[in-house]
Amino acid sequence: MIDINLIRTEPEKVKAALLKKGYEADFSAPLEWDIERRKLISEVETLKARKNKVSAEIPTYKKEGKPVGVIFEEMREIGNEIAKIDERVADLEDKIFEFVACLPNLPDEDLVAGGKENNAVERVIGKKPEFDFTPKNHVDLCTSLGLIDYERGVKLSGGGFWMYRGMGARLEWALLNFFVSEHLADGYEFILPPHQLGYNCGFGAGQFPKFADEVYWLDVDADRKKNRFMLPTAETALVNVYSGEIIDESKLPIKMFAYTPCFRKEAGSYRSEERGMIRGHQFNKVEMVQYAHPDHSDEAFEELVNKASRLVEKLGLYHRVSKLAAGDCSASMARTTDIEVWIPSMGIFKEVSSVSNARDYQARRNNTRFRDAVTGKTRYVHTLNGSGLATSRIMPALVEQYQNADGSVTVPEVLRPFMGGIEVIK
RNA sequence: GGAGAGAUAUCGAAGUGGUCAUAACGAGCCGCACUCGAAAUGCGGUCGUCAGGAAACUGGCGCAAGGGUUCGAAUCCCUUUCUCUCCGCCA
Repeated sequence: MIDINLIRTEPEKVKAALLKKGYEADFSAPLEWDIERRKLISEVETLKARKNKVSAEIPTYKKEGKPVGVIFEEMREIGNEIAKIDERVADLEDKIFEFVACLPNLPDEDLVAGGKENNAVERVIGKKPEFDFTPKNHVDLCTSLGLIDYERGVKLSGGGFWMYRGMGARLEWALLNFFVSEHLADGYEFILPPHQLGYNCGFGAGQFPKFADEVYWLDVDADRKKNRFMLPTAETALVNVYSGEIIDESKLPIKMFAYTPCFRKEAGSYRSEERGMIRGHQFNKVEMVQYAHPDHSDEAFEELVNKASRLVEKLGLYHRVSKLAAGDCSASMARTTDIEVWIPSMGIFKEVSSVSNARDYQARRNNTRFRDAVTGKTRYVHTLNGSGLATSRIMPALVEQYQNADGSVTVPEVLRPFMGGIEVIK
């Protein structure tokens, strides 16, 4: 959430920043509400101060036997006046909140404006795999090797679901275990969060209200705020762990990761480019999150980008690192860097990790703060997140890049310890 | 799912309509004093938020959350959430 005070003091600057994301903002209404709100607050506080003063004197009057009927009458009137103004203030605050809550985050100043077309490749890692035979695509490979049972997945749950079997399940599990072991080695805390979350989590992460229709709701009550939804990414859980709390500054940065399945509606996104497990309603992901001190969140960001890239590199996969243009960053994020892995059959790079710095946008929404040791004041933390990694995108790249002429797939060396030493899947 | 009990600061806990909510009492933590140092002891301090202010500071709000009664609510009433105990259910 953007600070209303920032909108008040530098509306043009905020407007220009949002425009880089392609978002046109008009602050005239909320700024008027804000002026009225502050005027009313100072009025009503004067009344309240008087009421408090008189109320405190009443017991004394009573003890002295003085009449209090007239005072009660006056206090009742003041009370009515207070109630009226309070109601108006609450109303204005609701409107301001609603407006601000729907604004996307400000992009960092160094980002270029515009969408995807302005993303910039920062570096390419590894060697582009060349084949002296006609390589198969991942759907054919996974099917012929019996790694993924697409048909029976659809039979169980409908389109967009699949089932890992046998060596496929073991490969998937090995990937997850490899990621877990790497994050543990880097000192991150392992979290297994609930897979069902309350509305507040979606709001805190900045995904609601805008994307509330893109998750699966467990509808019990007509009021969505009382229902739970299946998490679309572990970020939604991890970023809310300390909501409403004041963290000890010495605890920062807090580094954690979680493995969860992710559930997304992905309505109407069936393209030939997304066959197989490129985009499904349920996929596995290990997610990294950091709660960082605002002065050090840039370092945390670099760390997460490097971690994600290194995981892909250790798997021996050809990939690249791209800095996203402002408009391609998701709404909650101030900056995002994507790790994209090469899918030979498609001839393109596909995102396997999105590393983002939300700065204080999420922390403001869910009220996550720390106490500054120097000033003693509370400040909002910076939250950062990145996939580390999503297996559903890694698996296609892996089987395709590691395929052999005979249709078998070599197991990357780092995964072998997690697969009982198996070297080739055939 | 049923019945009962509960939710007050960092923790324990008192307060059951006003003049003790920064909040008793106890502990913790931070200063200072005493000490060679520590312990013990003594003294002082120790919440968040909003509005105004350059600041010092002033004022408002906050007793799980939201409503209500009242001149006045932590206290009485209603709704919701969560925790504990007992009973039921338990793939």
